[in-house]
Amino acid sequence: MSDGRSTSAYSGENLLFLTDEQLRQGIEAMFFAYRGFTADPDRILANMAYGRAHHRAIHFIHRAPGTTVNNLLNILGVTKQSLNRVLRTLIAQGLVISKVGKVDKRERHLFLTDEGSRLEQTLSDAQRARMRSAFRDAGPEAVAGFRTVLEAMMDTEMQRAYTRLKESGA
Amino acid sequence: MSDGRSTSAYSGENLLFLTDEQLRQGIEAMFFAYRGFTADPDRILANMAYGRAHHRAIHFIHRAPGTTVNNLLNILGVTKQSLNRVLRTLIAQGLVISKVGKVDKRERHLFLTDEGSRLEQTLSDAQRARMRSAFRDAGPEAVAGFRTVLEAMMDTEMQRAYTRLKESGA
DNA sequence: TTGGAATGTCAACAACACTGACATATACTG
DNA sequence: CAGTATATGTCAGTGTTGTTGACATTCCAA
Repeated sequence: MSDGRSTSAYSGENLLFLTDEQLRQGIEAMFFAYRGFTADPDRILANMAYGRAHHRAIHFIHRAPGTTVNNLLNILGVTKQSLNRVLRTLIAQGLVISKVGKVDKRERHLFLTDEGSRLEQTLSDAQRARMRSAFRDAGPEAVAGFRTVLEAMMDTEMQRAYTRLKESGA
Repeated sequence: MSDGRSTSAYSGENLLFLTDEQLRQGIEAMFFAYRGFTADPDRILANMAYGRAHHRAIHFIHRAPGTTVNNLLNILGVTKQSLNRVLRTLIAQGLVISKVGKVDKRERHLFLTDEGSRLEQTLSDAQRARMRSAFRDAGPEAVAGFRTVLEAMMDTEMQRAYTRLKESGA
């Protein structure tokens, strides 16, 4: 199972794309590409008091304004203590506001302030620029394949979260 | 870019796949998928005294046995101090050995021991299993697109590193 | 022999994750 | 109403992984 081209060796279908070597290349592509994916926002954030965790929080609050802390927790997949550290600074710096829920007063609903939106814009402009360039170079069919594979690579709960976000947008 | 791959070779070109909404979905797919990508090895490593950084070092030493520290540094994109901390524990635990270079004695060439190979095997089996499942579900064309987009997303130096590894394998 | 490259090490620090314990307010349920 | 559950926040401690900066050693090459 682990050695050589175990996965191929099938008669009818061409399963050459499932050899261990192909899989390893996919793994390495994922590793290098993720570095590129985060490089531009990281560079911007390096000059501020924020990091990648702040970027993620800001991104999803922008994407789903009014989301609760608990919801954000599930999407980000971190502990509440970890998220809270990030949210505390974002709220203190006036990038995020937290409103007590109207129907359930235990909940806090999160929104970006104007300043928070500006930072979100700056960060996602940088990240989108790279994504756009990659998408354009690769073409629409490659992009469709890219998304199909990524979706298949997610845990099922994340697939659901992703789909929910996808449908809530556009 | 690469060749005449304007697949929808019609005048107006359908650029709907480059809308901000599509790009945002790509960004989120990347985020969620990377979590899945690292989840299985992380779970295995959680019970040991090792982390993701150790996995990466082991992976690339396996992939390019005898690689120098400096070479590994460039591939991993971290400081020598950071890598050294990881290598020190791997060497101390007998997973990696470091041999003084024969032609240039300043260099250290890195190899996995049998035990190191076993761990590498365990980790990459888990990671490949997920990749294989995703590849199989998505099909060969999607996989080709996946890799095209990821390659376009890398920094140029990483593209070179990736290509070098790709060609050295197989 | 001197300069520079490759490597290793020490110390300090920061970001970001974790666990565990505890507090508070609110909501639901019997 | 009493008791339990939920949502959130906070404190303290810890671990991994990254960073700078400083410095030593070894060795190649001019």
